[in-house]
Amino acid sequence: MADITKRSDDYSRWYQDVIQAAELAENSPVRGCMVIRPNGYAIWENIQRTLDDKFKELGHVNAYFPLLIPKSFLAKEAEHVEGFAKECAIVTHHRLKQVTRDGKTDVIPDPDSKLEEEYIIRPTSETVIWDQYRKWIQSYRDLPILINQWANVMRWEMRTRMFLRTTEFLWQEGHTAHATAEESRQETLQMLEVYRWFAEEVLAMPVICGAKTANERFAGAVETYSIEAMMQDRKALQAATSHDLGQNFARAFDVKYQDAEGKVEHVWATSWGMSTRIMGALIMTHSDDDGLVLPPRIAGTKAVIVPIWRNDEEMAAVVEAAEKIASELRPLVGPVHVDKRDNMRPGWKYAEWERKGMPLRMEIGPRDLNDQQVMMASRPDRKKQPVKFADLAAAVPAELERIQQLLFDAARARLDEALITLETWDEFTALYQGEGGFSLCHWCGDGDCERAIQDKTKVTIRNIPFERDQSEGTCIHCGNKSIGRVLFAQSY
RNA sequence: CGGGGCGUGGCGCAGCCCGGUAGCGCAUCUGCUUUGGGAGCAGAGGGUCGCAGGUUCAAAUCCUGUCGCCCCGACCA
Repeated sequence: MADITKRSDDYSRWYQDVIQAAELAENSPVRGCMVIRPNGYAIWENIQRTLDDKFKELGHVNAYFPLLIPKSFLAKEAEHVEGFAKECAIVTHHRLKQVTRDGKTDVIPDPDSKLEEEYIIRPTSETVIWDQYRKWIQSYRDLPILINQWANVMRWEMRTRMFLRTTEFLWQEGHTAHATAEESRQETLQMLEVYRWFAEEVLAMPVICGAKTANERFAGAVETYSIEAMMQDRKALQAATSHDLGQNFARAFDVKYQDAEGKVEHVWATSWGMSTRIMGALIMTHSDDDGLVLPPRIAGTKAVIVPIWRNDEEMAAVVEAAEKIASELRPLVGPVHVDKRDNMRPGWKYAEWERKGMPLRMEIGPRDLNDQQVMMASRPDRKKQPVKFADLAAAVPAELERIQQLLFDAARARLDEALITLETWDEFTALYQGEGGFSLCHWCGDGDCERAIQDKTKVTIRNIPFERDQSEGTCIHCGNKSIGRVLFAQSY
């Protein structure tokens, strides 16, 4: 198992190496933005497809709203503007003008095209969507509205980090409107459960579900829930969030409905999102020093077949057999690739596919053809074994399932090992000056105390877990009466 | 915005201190031999040394400015 902490001095280089090896992304010429190359985008497409199917199963539909948000919209919800004002890209002009300076042609924003009201490139779409919902909702019969949007958003962060905090990122954002507080709360929790399911069952990434503290809430939410995953360096990563927005946005955008008794009330809202950050989580959860490791359920291609030959005659026979196997496996497991490239040798191909995280590899050469078998090799544990042609239809799906489970179990074991209960401040500081990890500690519930802990140790409350010890105790930091144990960790 | 580092063929780097007209590895192309865990040999192509000034007979190298990137911090719904 890869121990990334051994590379912690140079963690970012390891991280970059994996990204480049996997052909997931490269630095963009635009500040802090990502280019996602085809191999990486295939993973994103699988994430989209899987989540989208689940959303629709639960009655949601997709829609699309504008990229540009009038500046005034952002000012309507007080907390929302406070949260996002410092990281907005602003559109001020609608035309360029050619100018010649020192004999060189350049373009500048045409002063005559200055906009009366500037636009913000969406950092999130609550405002522009709720401005629309006002027009769509009059009656309780118009509710609920269960809409999801796949989009790009921009947040001009001071410091960016590949995948985890890029200036532009892709995500899905769900925005629902409900008639009652109970309904919006149920929706918020339901979607958090979807994210938990997706992280654990599809990405093989165990998470801890819980509520954020007031300090960490989404700007404008009454309650924010998160799933928190642990990376191999024992740091936490917020993998998705679901917000109960109460009536805050309905009030700000004056969205009301009339109920069956004729009473007029503001509607209740939720929003929830998962972004390309999840691909960073995927990389940092499973990958090792030899490159990317992908759980089969999310890998763009499930298996590769590497034919081996010495001459044209052998090539023809071996490739034909490989193609036949691939076409028989595709209906059973999804995309299977036959690597017919003739400008590199088998050993080179093995190493390359391992770097790219291909879950399963099958090697087939003249000797195998003779024995009516392939050599089947698994990425995470390098297990390699011969499998008869006749057994492939059963063995390949079973092996992919084994890999999926193996990755989840390994990640689960790391989390269980790092998740400890602490009683004293000395233990707390010792843990986080050392190897770090997830800890469950008593906390008084005071935001100032929470901030003081962060200032002293860089450790934050990740969330207040749903399943937790609520017994009596005293705050690990200030010693006041506790509200129960909460989850602490250093985070990305 | 503060502190540190780096910009040299497609990629990764050396050369800079001590100025003399650009080199290495990988990759690419050609040929032959190879091909079951990152092939070998021979040959070839490819760089206004981030940009702009300055010093000098001469600048990748020294000086000034500027742009960009990376790391650390501030920041991070």
